[in-house]
Amino acid sequence: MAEFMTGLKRSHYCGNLRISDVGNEVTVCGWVQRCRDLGQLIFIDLRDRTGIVQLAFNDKTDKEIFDKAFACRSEFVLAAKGIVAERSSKNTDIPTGDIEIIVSDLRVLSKAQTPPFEIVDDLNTNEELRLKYRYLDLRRRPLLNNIMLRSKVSKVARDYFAENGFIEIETPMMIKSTPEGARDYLVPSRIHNGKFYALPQSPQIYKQLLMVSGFDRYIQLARCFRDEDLRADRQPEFTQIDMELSFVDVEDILEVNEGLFKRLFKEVMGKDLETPFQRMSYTEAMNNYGSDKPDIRFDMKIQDISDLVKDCGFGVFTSAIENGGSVRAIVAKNASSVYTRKEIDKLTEYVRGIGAKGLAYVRWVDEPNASFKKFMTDDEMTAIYERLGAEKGDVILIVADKNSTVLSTLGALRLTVAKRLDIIPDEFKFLWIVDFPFFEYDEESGEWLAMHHPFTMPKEECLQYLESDPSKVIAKAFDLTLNGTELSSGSMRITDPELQQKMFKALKMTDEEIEAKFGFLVEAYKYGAPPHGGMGIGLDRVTMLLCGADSLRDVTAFPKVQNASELMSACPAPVDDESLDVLGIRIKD
RNA sequence: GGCCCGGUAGUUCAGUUGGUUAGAACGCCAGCCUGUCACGCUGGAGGUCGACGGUUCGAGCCCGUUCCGGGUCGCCA
Repeated sequence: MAEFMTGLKRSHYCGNLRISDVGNEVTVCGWVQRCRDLGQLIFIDLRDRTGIVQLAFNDKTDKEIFDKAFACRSEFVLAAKGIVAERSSKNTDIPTGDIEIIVSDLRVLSKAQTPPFEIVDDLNTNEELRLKYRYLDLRRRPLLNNIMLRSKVSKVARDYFAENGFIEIETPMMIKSTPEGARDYLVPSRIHNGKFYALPQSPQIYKQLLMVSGFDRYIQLARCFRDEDLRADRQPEFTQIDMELSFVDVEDILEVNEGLFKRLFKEVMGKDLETPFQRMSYTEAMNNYGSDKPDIRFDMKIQDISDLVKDCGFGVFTSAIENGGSVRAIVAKNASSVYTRKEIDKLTEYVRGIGAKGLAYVRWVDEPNASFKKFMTDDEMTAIYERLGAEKGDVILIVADKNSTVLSTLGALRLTVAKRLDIIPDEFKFLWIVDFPFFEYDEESGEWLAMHHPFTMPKEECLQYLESDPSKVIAKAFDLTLNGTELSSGSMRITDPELQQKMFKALKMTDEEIEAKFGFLVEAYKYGAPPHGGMGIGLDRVTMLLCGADSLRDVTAFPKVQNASELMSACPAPVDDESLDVLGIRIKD
């Protein structure tokens, strides 16, 4: 039978006791990390979220307490009262290593079964098992630290925005489904049989309406939901630091957020962050790095060599160019020893897997050795080496195809190669990506689609091309990236009902569609809407990068796994027929 | 939906060409031990080799299917 805390009250956290506490009577509570039984002497390491303190028991002083300590096992929950004493032999490995508690009252508040894995910091256990017993895994220091750091990020964000005149407002979790972009999670309605709410993918429309209401500066730590497949950096539910500002333009939003990150780094990491952050246009990012979220901690830019090879004898190159594509390359400096013929073959296989037809290369050990040498003249090869700045020891990787394939392939290769060569410095490089194109050409349908949501404001000077040449329209949209991860996405919004109508038309939406999906927003903008814009920062991703974690699972208390289920509670789960009946839902076999 | 990787005591792993009773370390249990701190010493328990089917005299190992987990492409306005 478990004991109670009656008469005891925690006076200190375990990890906070120091030599200055010696002689004081304290009460600590926590979990048994480890017992060391020396016969007539027992030591118990007691752990709480702050750390570990040693409890000492001697069978000469109090037999009853000693026997209780003898029966303790890992993960038992204890409360212990006693005098803090200096240790005769100190442990320099832990902050409380100078002292121990000579226990005069011990309560076993809860016994514990042997856990399925040891609660130790440097655990090397199958993640599946850890996720099934997530509450135990969260006892471990690395995970605990991540979750506490996350809490700090939230707090700093709230403080910062409050001090800068932002108002925190909650928007609904049950909203109307507007199935564009990501798939919605649907919530059936009992009262309205056959009708559904959706969980928000973001508070987008509501925060814009709050601007119409005049709240002027809005902030919310908003839960968002997307029913799409997971990745290490993508969970189906996630949290955004969501904001919207009135009477501003792009620059103002960037500035406010640079201030936030400066503050975050100072308070959470103790680091000074330089602002303003570097800015790069979308086109520049794509052309140089083959990505709209380039990792700029290392160089290895993509370079165009189409003009040098357009008349060469290698059909793969010339036909790519003739078909409107290009031939581009990256140079991996001093990589010829790592990238043997065999390793390059693996890269070739890799690029085939992501859409390229193949990979041409030059491996320069003593002499440059090009896979396509026999099609080229010496002059042509020399020109390529000069253009690329390639030298002995380097490996050149070349892709020829239509532009989008060339760039995305080399962009992916650039990252793979840099990781393999271990040339990415351990630092934080923020980068704003600006001047996104408004439309994206969809090759399948042959239509221009909105790259962003349809409320994104085009640059004023581009409005004239809206109908004549969509490719020329630049959006007032921007992303914030950090070390190759997209942290945030934002834009200025359209507030002019006439322009909004034109945008809907440009996106081929019918009046009925517009009315059904966004009628209330269009209506609202007729009653006086201030110019406004905003963005949402992925709180989970920010925390992940600050923690140096590889997966969002490591910064989320109860994450979902790849198939979007949660292993601990085994959800999602079927519901009984009665529940379905009430909702008027029948499951298809 | 496609591709790649993984699944053997509680945990992490080993397991030779398919061949006797599937091993080790840690953990767990018991005993001994007065200054440990990854305490030490002695002994012990613990296995549906993810599941199902096939090949074989014989399968942890070979083949097929399937389940679970990870990565990735598609997808993520």
